Amino acid sequence: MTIIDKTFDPAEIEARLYAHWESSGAFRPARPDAEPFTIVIPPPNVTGSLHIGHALDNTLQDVLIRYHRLKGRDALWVVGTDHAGIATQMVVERQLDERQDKRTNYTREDFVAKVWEWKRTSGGQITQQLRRLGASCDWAHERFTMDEGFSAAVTKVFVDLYNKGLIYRDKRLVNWDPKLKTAISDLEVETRELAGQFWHFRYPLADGVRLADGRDHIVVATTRPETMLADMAVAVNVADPRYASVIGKQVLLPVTGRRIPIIADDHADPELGSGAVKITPGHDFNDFEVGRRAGFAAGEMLNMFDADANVAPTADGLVPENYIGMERFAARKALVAEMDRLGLLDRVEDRVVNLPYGDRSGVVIEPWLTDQWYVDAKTLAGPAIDAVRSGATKFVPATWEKTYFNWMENIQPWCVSRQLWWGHRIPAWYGPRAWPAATKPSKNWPDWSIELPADFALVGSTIIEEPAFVATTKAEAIAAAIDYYSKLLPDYELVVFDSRSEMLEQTMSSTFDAKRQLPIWQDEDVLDTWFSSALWPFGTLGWPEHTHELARYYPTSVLVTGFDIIFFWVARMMMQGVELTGTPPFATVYCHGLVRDAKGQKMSKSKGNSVDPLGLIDKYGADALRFTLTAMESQGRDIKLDEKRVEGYRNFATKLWNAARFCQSNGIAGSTSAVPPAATQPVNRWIIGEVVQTAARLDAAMAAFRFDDYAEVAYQFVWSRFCDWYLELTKPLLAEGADAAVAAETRSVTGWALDQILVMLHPVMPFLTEELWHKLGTREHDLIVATWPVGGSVDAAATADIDWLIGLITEVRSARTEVNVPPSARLTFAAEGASDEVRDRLERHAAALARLARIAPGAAGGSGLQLVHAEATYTLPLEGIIDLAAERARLDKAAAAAEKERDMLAARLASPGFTEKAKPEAVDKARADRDARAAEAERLRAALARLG
RNA sequence: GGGCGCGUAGCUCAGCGGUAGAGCACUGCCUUCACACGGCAGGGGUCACAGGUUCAAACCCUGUCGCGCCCACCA
Repeated sequence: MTIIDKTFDPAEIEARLYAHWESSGAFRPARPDAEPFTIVIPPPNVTGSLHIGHALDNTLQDVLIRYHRLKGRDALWVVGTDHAGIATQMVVERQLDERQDKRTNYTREDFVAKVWEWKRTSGGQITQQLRRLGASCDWAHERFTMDEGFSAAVTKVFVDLYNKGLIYRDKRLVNWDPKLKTAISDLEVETRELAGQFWHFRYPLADGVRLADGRDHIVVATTRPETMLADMAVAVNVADPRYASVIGKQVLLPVTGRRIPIIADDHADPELGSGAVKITPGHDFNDFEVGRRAGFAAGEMLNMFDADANVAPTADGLVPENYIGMERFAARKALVAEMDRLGLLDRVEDRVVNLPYGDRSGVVIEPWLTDQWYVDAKTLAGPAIDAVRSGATKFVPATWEKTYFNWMENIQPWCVSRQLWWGHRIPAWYGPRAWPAATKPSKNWPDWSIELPADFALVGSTIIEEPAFVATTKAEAIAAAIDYYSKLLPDYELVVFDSRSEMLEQTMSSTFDAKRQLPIWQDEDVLDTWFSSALWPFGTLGWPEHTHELARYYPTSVLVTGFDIIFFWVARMMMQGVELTGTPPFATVYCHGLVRDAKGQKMSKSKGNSVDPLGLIDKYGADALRFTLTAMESQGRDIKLDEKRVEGYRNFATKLWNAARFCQSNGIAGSTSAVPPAATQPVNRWIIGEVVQTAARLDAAMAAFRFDDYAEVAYQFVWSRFCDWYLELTKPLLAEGADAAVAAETRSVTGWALDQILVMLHPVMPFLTEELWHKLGTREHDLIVATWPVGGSVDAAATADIDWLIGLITEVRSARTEVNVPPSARLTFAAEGASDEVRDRLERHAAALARLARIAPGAAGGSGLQLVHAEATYTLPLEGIIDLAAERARLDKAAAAAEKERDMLAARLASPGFTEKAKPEAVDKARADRDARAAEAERLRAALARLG
C-alpha cells in the first residue's frame, strides 16, 4: 500500500504491470478444478503490426478472458502467429529486390532458410504490441502455424483427407495471379467494376456456308479479344432461328486460321449481343464448362498464356510468331488492330466490365488451366452447416448465420495448392507415367514417362496417369512408390528428387540412367495458408495427439473475429473441426464490425487515414483505448472511431484515479472480505445495493456479448453514482467531529465498493485497476487473478431514502439556478405537507442537504423560493434577493409541465380501449402517475398563488 | 441479379410496443479542502418519408427515398 500519486501516468504503470503479470504466470493461473473458458486468438500474420482492427479484436477477447478469469473460470487464451504464406514470402522477396537480388537466385532450401531468418529477427513484432494493449494471452505456450507440431498436424490432415477422397488433384481453370505466379482461391479474388470496351468481331464461315440472312460471317462480341488465339468454338442457342442452319458447320478463326466448330449450347443467349458467343475453354470459366459439354477434355483445351500471362504458343502451333511473348494487354491492342485491318472489326462498344483482381497483388487475374489440389468443400460443408443449424455453434449477432449458410450451401471446390516456397509443402510425390509399348503417346506428352514391356497385361491399352503418393513422410511415400512400381517394373531402382526440375536437370546429365532407374519427386507446391489456419483451434491444443489440453479446452468457448473473414477462416475451421474432431470448434462465434475513421471511411494505408493504436496508447493510455473500443462495440455495426472518444475515456480513467486518491486520503483502504461490511447508514446500505445491481447488469451484458452495455453501465455507475453522489453524500460522515462508528462503517463500505469497482472495471481497464488495487491495500494476490466477489443485497428502504434525497437536492439546485441565487448563498427552508417519514429524512440528512443543496431548516414565512418534491412543498425565504418574476415564470413552467402530463395521462385513461385492453400494470401506472402529476400541479399552482 | 445492414439531438451512437437516452460538442454559473482531463444547472429531436396493424409505434408490417456492405459466369 503506497500513496497514490497526484497524476496518473499510464505509460509507467502499463510497462511495469504487464511485465509483472507475465512473469508471475498470471495469464494462466492454475485452476484445475474450475470450469474452462477458452478462446483461441485469430493468429495475426507473423509479418503483421498492430492495426486498429487488431486492437478491437483483441480488446474484446481480453475483456472476455479477464471477465471469466475474475469469475473463477480456468481461462485460457491461446496465442500464436500465422506464417502467412504469400504475405511473408512477399516481404522477404521485397528485401531481396532492394538489393537487386531475387528469390530465383537461390535454391528453395536457401530461400526458405532466409525466410526463417527473417522471422527470427524481424517477425512477430505484433506479439509485443499485443502486450502493450494488455492482452492476457498464454504466451508461455505461444504457437506458430509452421512450428513442428503444427506442421505435423497439417500434413496428417492432408493425408487423411486424401485417403478419404476429400482431397484430390484436378486439371481445371484456376484463378491465376500472373504477378505472384500462383493459383489463388475464389475468395482471394475481388471483382472491380471498370469502364471497358466490348469488341464485336466477324468470324468468317468456312466452306462457303451462309447464314439464313445471307451473311458470310458470324458476329461475336468479347471483352477479351486476345483470347481469340485460343478459341475452340462458336456457340449459338439451338432455338435461335438465325443460326439453326449453321450448327455443326465451321468458322475460320481469323489470325490463326484454325477451323473451329459452331456448336449449340444454352450458354448462348439469343437476347444478348448477336446471340453467338466465342468459346475459349482454356481462358474463361463459362467457356470451360461449355467446352466440357462440347466434349473437349481439359488436356486438349488450348492455352495461349505462360505463367506471366504473356502470349505463348498454343498446342496447335497456330499463334503467329509476332504475338509470342507479347504482354496480354499489348496483345489485346495488337489483335484489335489486326482484326480492324482485316476488315473484321464490326464495331466497338463502351461498357462497364467486371474485372477480377488479385487481392494481394492488385493485378488482373487470369483463368488458367493447371493441375492443382482441391478440397471437396461441398462434402465437408454439410456437417458444418448442421453444427450451426442445430445450435451447437451460435453466431453473435445471429444475422451472420445467414451469411454463413448462404456461402456454405453454394460452396465451390477449394483450391489449396499455391505455387510458393514458403508454407507447408504438399506431402505428395509423383512418379513417371507409363504406357504400353503398343500405344504411342501424343507429341505433346509432357512428362517423364516410361515405355512398358509389350506383353504388359495389367493396364491394357490405357495410359497410366502420373501416380501420386501421398504420405506423411518421405519414407512412406518411397515405400508406396516401390510397392507400386515394383509390380510394373521389377527391374528398376527408385531415385528420389526434391523437385521435378532437379530431376530433369539430372536427366540431362549422364549421371541419371533413365533406363534402369525410376525417379519420384515431391510436389513443389505449398498449401494455402488458410488450410493450416483452419486447424488452429485444435492444432494448438496438441491435436492429433490426445492431449490433456485438447480434452480439457476443446471445443473452445468463443471465437472473436471480424465478419470479413467468416468465409476465409471461420467456415473452414468449422468444416475441418467437425470433420477431424467430430465436434464444432466453438460454442459461440462473435463477429464484430470494421473500424472506420471518423468520417466512416474504411481505414487503409494507401488512404492515409489509418489510426495507429500504439499512438493512441502513447497519448491516452491502453486503458482509454480499450474502453473506447469496448464502449463503441455494439452488435452489427461498424465503428467510426473518433479520437475525442478516446480522450473522454482517458478523462474517465483520471476521474477514477482521483476518486481513489480521495478515498485514500480519507483513510479508506481496500476491503479484506468479499462480503460487504455490515452497514446501518442508509447511504451505505444504498451503495451496496447499487453495486449489486450494477454487477447484475454487467453480468447480463457479458452474457449477451453486449460490450457497449458493459462499458456504459460501468461508466455510469462509477461517475454518476459513486463519484457524483456516494462520495459527496458521505463526505459529512467522514468529516472531523462525525460519529466515529458511522465514519468507520462508511470507510469500510467505501473501501468495499471501490474494490468492486476495480473488479468490475478490470476487464476493460486492467492497468489502472490493478495499480489502484495494490495502492489501496496489501493484497494476497493480484487483481487479475482475483475472483469476482459480489455479495450483498438491495435494501428497498435505503434505496427509497437516498432516491428521495437525491431528488430533493436536484430540485433545490435546479430552482436556485433558475432564479439566479448565488451558489454560495445558504438558504433556510420550511417544509409544509411533509409526512413524518419525510420529516425524519430531513433531519437525518441535514448535513447532506447543507452541503449539497446549501439549505438548512428555518422558519417559514415571507416570500421566497417554493418547490414541490414528493408531496411536500418547501419554502425558502429569499426576502429581497429573489427575482419575483423569474420565480413566477419558473413555477408556472413547472406547473404547466405537470398539468400537460396529467392531462395526457387522463386522456389515455379516458379512452375506451385502454383500460380494457392494456396490461393491468400499464393501467395502474398511468393512474398513479396521473394522480401524482395532478397533486404536483396543484401544489405548484398554490405556490404561485401565494406569490401573488 | 440475389442477400444483408443502416437512416433517432450539431457529431458518434444506444433504445426496438407504454409520455425520447448517453458521450462529445454547445450555453450559463462555480478558484466548494479528489479531480478544470473537474463541479452544478441548462438548451437542443414532428426518431428519413408514406401507408397499415394496435387502446398505444422510434420500436411490428408494407411500400418509397437515401447510404453502405457481401455474394453472383451476362459473353
